[in-house]
Amino acid sequence: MSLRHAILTLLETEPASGYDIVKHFKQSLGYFWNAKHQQVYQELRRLSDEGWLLCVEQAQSDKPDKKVYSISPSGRAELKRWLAEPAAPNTLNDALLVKLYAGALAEPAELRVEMARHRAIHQDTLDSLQDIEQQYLELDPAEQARQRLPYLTLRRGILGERAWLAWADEVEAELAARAEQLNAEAFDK
Amino acid sequence: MSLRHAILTLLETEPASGYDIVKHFKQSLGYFWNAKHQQVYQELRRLSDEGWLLCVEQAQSDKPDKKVYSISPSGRAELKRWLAEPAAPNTLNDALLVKLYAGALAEPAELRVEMARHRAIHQDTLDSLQDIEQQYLELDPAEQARQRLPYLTLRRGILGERAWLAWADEVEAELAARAEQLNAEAFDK
DNA sequence: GTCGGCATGTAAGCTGTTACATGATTGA
DNA sequence: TCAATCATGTAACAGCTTACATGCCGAC
Repeated sequence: MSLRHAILTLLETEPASGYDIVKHFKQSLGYFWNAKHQQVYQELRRLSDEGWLLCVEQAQSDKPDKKVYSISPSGRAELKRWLAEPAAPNTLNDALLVKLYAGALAEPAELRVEMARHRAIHQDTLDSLQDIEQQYLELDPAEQARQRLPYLTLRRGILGERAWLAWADEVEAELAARAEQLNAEAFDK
Repeated sequence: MSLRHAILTLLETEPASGYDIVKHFKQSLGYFWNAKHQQVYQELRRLSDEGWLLCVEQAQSDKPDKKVYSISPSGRAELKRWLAEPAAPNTLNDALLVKLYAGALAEPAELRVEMARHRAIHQDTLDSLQDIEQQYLELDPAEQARQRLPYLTLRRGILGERAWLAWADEVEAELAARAEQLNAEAFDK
């Protein structure tokens, strides 16, 4: 379980509310960690109970009050302990690949629609990651050096999405070829 | 939940025991679906209860008896129904990227060891996927055409692992540069 | 004789999702 | 007035992992 450590990592950079953390996961950090607000709020409670976080309630006049969490010394110690542990490599369960594998049973047109839908999502993700990269590249060299490690995680997202899109090209070429074959067969009759 | 549909997909190709299915997940199909034996056996039970699978107990003289499952007509219908549904794109939670992001807090050498460990695993995966690809490419064209869709899922694995390794090159270059800088600083004193 | 492969399960616990719940403010 | 953003939570359930459990066969 590393949601707690992902949260500690975020709070190590700067204090934040649960809402802020969820926003980070939804936006820039979504390519390496995802969590819904329900899970984040529960985890924040538990991390506080264990003394790894400090919590300050902050009243706001124009917006609802919020709880701003920051990492405590024992939280930072826990994060360091965890960093020294080896991480298990990621395993993936990819429903789209199952569908493609079983694709002979599906309507050919359905597969193409589904691929196009996923392509659009991946393209959007890539675009927004590249926007973030552009911002990074416009920083002065000292600041770039400071943010080099987070930047490398961004690179993972960019290279990963490009590879996905290159794969989609192969798949779509094959599905197009199949569609043409079906057309030709229909024409023969 | 698509473990059940991943199992239906496998059984659509040929009947298999729980043990066989787990072996498939561990070997060739591991790059798109993973499940432990405990989960698979439970799911097989449930799929049988719903009438989507047929089960034949098969006695063996030299090995323990086994239960061979095959997909039923209603199972195939369910698989088709599911194939027509849109799939949610995969979200990933990658502990290694969290560690890299928080890497400023870690011992630099630890990060390099961890990256090397993961690189070795990804290289092994790539090697074995490429072996499977080689076998596919040696099939006669008609058989290749029949297995084209499963082959495309294999391509996903190959392109994905290559992208991972290309990313690892970037990361390791940066970590090596950091190590040298630390060395130089130590030398200055 | 012990280690790995074959073969199947139960039970407890943790992680993550879905559904339900509330309520203020701001912009179209 | 309707939707979106800010802000936080509870409860039930589904999915997955870990621990425990058994037993035969063949090879070294």
